[in-house]
Amino acid sequence: MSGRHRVYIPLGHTEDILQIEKPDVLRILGPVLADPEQRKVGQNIKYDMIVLARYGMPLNGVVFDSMIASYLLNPTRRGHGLDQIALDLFGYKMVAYDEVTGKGKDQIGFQEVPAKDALFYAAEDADLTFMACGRFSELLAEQGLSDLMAEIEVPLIPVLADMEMTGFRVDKAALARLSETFETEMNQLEQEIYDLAGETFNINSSQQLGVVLFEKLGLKSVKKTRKKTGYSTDVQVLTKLADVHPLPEKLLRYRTLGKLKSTYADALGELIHAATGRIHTSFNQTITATGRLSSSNPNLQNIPIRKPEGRKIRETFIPAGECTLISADYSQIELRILAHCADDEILIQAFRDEEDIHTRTAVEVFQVLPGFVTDELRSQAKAINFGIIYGMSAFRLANELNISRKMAQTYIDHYFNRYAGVKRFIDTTIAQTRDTGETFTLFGRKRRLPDINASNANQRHFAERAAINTPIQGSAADLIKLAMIRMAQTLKENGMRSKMILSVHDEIIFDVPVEETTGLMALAREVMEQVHPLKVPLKVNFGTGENWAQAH
DNA sequence: CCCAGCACGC
DNA sequence: GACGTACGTGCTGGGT
Repeated sequence: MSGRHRVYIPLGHTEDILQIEKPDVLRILGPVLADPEQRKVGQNIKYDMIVLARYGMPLNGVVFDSMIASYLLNPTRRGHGLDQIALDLFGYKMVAYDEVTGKGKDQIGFQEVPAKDALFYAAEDADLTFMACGRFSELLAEQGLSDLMAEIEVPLIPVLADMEMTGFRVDKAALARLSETFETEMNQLEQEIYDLAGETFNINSSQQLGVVLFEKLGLKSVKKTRKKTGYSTDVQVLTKLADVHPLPEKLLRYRTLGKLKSTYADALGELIHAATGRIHTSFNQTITATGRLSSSNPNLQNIPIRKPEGRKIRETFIPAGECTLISADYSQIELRILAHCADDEILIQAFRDEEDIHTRTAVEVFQVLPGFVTDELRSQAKAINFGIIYGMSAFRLANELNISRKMAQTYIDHYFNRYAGVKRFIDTTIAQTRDTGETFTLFGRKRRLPDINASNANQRHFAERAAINTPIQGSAADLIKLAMIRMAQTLKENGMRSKMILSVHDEIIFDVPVEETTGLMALAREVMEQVHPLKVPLKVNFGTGENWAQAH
């Protein structure tokens, strides 16, 4: 195919027209789509891969995706739809899907659309996708993003498609039992809450709750909500109020259970595929500002783990028959990346010596010998390490640790005295971002931060934090994406039946036939730890179990 | 249908 | 004197 001839092959139209039959699609198009030598480009081509796979048609030879290109060029913009892209690149206004099918009650399926309208819509779609890919390819090259695209983002597409199609087995009956347990306790709490409040109201309405707590019961309002609506009733506020009244504690418990029931127990149960007993999330490759993946419908990256009741949800995620779950998570990947990027002597040595990094920070910041680092000191040091990654201020740290602002500033001063490389990294990164308006990851992923020179201090400070956090979080994302690509390849080469089923930012979950357990862990350790050697070693921790809570 | 408030994860 | 931790998804309530 050359020039601007785009072809629409009608298939499955209800209209009585000459069209191709499904077996012919498989016979004629199947080999072309499967041939890795015949290069394909697309817009959100992971979607096409999954649709084609449903009909037994593998899609190989994918070399470019305009949606991902648009994202790499501008990771913070809201959407990367073809209509937006066409308008941006060519000033071309595409026909909207619902202009072809109608909308609302009168909407028809695409099969019912008259063939000539379908032709225009589909051919326009192919045409603009092809044009966009051509133009984006040039723009990526100009911006130094071609390698990131070719080496990471494009090879990741089929890996994610496979993970989505494989899915994660979930015990539906166990989820239903959990939902009932939560509901029973919520009903009990509901009565106790009404009794304590002296009236019935909608407990889920923070607005009504605010009136009860702060007007009727006369508790002291600690914090306002950000917009107009009034009293904050969030977990910090309720925890404070729990000292002076029995109601807030009941409300906190009610909130916890309500969250678990509605967001997890009930919603996940609805999304279990009846035929397979598995949940199939969508991995979004073009959403986050930093290069991380996101997960939706359902989001499997925020399944509870911290509290015991929440872990019960995680326990319903189980392996396929005759399999075990293996979790492989990078230990302290962001701090290791910080050590590498900052070229910080102490941080690098600590990781090379396999020290406990938070204990080491406690030693440096609080100036005590390692044997004198209490749990409390270690936990404070951990908060400081997190704060560094997020660009936290002395004020925020003081709040976090419940100490004075002055003391917090002292800790921060000590930190930067000892970790001089980190200090230098933060200063030079912000300075460079001021000059170029951009901040970069290890693999050249970039984020534009024009607000770094804003006159509004809030905007400017936000950009400064992003200038620091994005290289760290984004480089971690680069590394785990590359590890996922290599793992998929490794599993294939070794003829393994183990499946990679999920990634949660610094962690990869595998569904593994029991006899492959040892082999899988050895391969994953090698691939993940050696994915891209840094000045510090990368370390992976493994967990195995008959549910996701155990494996973690 | 959208926003606000809230809460779950890393 | 105010404001002050990165990145997400999704629930319910409440107003349009």
